[in-house]
Amino acid sequence: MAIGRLNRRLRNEREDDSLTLNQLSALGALERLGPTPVGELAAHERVRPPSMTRIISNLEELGLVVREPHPVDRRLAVVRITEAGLGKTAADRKRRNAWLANQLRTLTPEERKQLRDVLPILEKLTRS
Amino acid sequence: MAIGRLNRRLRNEREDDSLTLNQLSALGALERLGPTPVGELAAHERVRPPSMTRIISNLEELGLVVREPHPVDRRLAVVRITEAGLGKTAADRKRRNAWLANQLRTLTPEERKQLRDVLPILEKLTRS
DNA sequence: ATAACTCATTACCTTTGCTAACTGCCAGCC
DNA sequence: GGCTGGCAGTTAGCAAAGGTAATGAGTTAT
Repeated sequence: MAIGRLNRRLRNEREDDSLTLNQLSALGALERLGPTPVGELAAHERVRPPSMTRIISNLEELGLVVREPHPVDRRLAVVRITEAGLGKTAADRKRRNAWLANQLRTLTPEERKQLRDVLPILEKLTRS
Repeated sequence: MAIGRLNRRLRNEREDDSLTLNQLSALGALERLGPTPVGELAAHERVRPPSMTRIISNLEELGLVVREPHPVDRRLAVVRITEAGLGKTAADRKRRNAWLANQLRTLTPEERKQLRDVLPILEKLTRS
């Protein structure tokens, strides 16, 4: 429940109205994973393929990603982040969520460390 | 972003189709806070009053909460959890999310402790 | 060669949140 | 005492974001 509340807060508090959290999350995943098929990306983001299709379509309209045919299996739509997309994540990483940055600044260093350490555990819960 | 992914996972994975996560969260809050006006509850759950109105209405239809007039300020609609509601949270606490319980079982004791310790920090981020 | 399966997409629906507008109630001011 | 402004909750209507079911194109297996 705490996760749900914090999620709502994070969503609301983001003054940045350029990208939704999901678009941003997908973009970040693409940056880390490299070119990835839509379905795989959907699985990673815990979303159904149709939802990911829409997210990608929006990002593609903004020129932040491109869809490319897979060289050998032409059923797959491989998504790749563009230069513009990379710029976007970099820019966003800078002024990322002024609110969150501020909040984090109010925590003690230990608290921040605790948060950092718990992150892989949360990821573990998300997968598997 | 990890919060978002985990949130989606938690929502999807809950086989329990009786109550939504938000209803359950509100119910739990009511149990801990005691009778609470709608607006205050909305603030606690990080939701706008109209959204909380709907959540409460649903719970009321299920007989899990009741709305009562505030003794002195009759603008306020004080929400109180019923016996049935208490039973519901207790029942839910038992078989709470078989999936989550299983997942937690795969973690080491330290990892579970880390999670537990980070919870108040997350709450702190949610408020303020 | 065809049947069965897979990936992505499309079409449509549900959930859940929001804002704006409305009602009933309280409080201050004349 | 009676307006006037403001506040709590609700109602109405809308938008975002997810899901399922069905479709089309491409691949694999029989």
